[in-house]
Amino acid sequence: MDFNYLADLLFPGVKETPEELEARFPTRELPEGAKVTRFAPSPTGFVHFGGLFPVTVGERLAHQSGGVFYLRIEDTDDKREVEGAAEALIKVLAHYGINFDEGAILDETGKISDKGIYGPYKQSLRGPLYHVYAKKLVSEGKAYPCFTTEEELEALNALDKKSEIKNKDWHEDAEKQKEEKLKARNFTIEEVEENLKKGNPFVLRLLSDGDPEKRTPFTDLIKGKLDIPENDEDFVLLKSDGIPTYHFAHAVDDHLMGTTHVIRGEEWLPSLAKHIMLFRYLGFRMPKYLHIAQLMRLDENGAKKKLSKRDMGANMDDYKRIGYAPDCVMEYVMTLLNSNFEEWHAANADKSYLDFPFSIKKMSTSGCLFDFNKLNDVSKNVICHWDAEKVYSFLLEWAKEYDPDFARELESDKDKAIAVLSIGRGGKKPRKDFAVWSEVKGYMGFIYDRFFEIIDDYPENFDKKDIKAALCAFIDSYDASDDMNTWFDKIKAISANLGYAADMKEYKANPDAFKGNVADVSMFIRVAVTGKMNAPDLYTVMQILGKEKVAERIDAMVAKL
RNA sequence: GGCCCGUUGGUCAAGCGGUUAAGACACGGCCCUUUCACGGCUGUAACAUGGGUUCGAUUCCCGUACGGGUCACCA
Repeated sequence: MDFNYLADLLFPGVKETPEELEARFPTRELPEGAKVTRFAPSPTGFVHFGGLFPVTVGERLAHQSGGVFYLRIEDTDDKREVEGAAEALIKVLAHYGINFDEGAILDETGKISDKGIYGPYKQSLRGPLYHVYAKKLVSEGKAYPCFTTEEELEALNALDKKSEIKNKDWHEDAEKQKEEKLKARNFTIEEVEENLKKGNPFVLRLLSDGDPEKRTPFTDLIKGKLDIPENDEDFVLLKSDGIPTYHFAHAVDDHLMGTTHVIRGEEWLPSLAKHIMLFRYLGFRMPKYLHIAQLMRLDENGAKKKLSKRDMGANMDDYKRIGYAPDCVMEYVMTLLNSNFEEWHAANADKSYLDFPFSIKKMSTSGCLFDFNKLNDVSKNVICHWDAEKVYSFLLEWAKEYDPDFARELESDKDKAIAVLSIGRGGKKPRKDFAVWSEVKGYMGFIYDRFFEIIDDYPENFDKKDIKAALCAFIDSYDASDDMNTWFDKIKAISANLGYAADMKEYKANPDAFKGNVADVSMFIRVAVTGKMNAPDLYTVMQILGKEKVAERIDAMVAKL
């Protein structure tokens, strides 16, 4: 068969040669060892937590090596495309500090445009490029048109591909389909011309010369040495609308764009054989591959499942709403990505995770479970090293969006907010009171009258008369200019007068001799002033509130008892 | 069902032929402490399983089980 003739028949409009294309996409001039990575999402929805893994790896690998990190939009399936998803994705990633050197970016008007010379960076705009290589493959007898329609193939298939049916019918149906597809290999030029004349659509399939009995050794940078069975499927290169499938676009784009390291989820491992074959047919050098294990979650029955978009913790908006600072999320991602990150960070508490020497070797081969406990712990550890000013600004930004009432109070008296947020901050052993911004109101909201509530349900074992007496005595003697020791000595004196132990050791030695102890008396006061059993340092809180406010609250409590 | 990947405490994980099998989170106890938070000490808890190879296997090989993935004109 005259394949050149066939190629012209199929792609009459393609005049450019692969060589000319190669010249338009020159080899990148980068320093030795520089990695070129990309994030290549399909704009089908929001970014989810699992997606942050490959992104972060790609970003770190590129930027740590002085390479290039670019964004390519894989919008080759308009059926699944979601309006505005690509724009939203770029914004979300930017929120987490992930920025691209090249590729699809947002311009001033919020629209997507290209940056860089290897574009277009939207696959839907690269049609002619793919066709050049498609034509080449046809002319070499490595690809052929298939006029069997989707419907015809589906008719052979009794199974719903998307369901989870597992039985032997699977096998039989798959065999039938395969046979039908193989029939398409046998065609004549005349048949093609006739089909074309009728305007029948076709897909372009790869003519596989593979034998699954044979194996190709392959090294994945994460999984290690693999033995891949050769691909024997005549898979689709171009869909009937002329748009490439993922596989074909992957080979062409990553070659032309000079990707050195392909980072993707391990769900791609089974199609690796296809890609190996495609790169060989095309004469492209293969990039290195990193297949990252899937992030998992626990289902109702305690079984591990892939973390999917529906799950809590999947949608990145959840993190923003709950009030996780971007850096906290990124640090958690790093702890999951590189097992030695935590250790490094403990030794370099003041440094950014961007200073951490990220290593492919330290990446796990198996999928891990998402753990909120750990995230919270990481988050607390990050925030506790921030100064109050920084905490305030992040908190305020969050509150403006999700808790406007709280935001108003925070803004009304910034100094007061900073003063409270400063309690126990700084030094070697800072307080770790909150992991997320949505917790903060519960922690310090009581300093604002608006969120302060009188709670008078003291534990039953205390006499209300004692509580009242303690409160009255305290406010009578309270002097805001007292230092902390004087202040506490006064409480001790009040305790002793009421028959409560002023000294804890004394109390512990003989608890029956007292009605209670100074801790209990402190609690009486704390509850009256803060409305909480637990609060940050009471002395400091009173300093911030001022004598007038303290007296007002204590009086209110006394009146209520 | 075929093919692919994986399996060390509840979770994340060190380990790369000989270890009392680290550490972190979570959980329990104790200490410190006017509460909380922090901090210190401490405890419970693990190499899926059966065969090999070896003087010796958590580590290497094979099988089994379990989990996950994939088998589209979706990525």
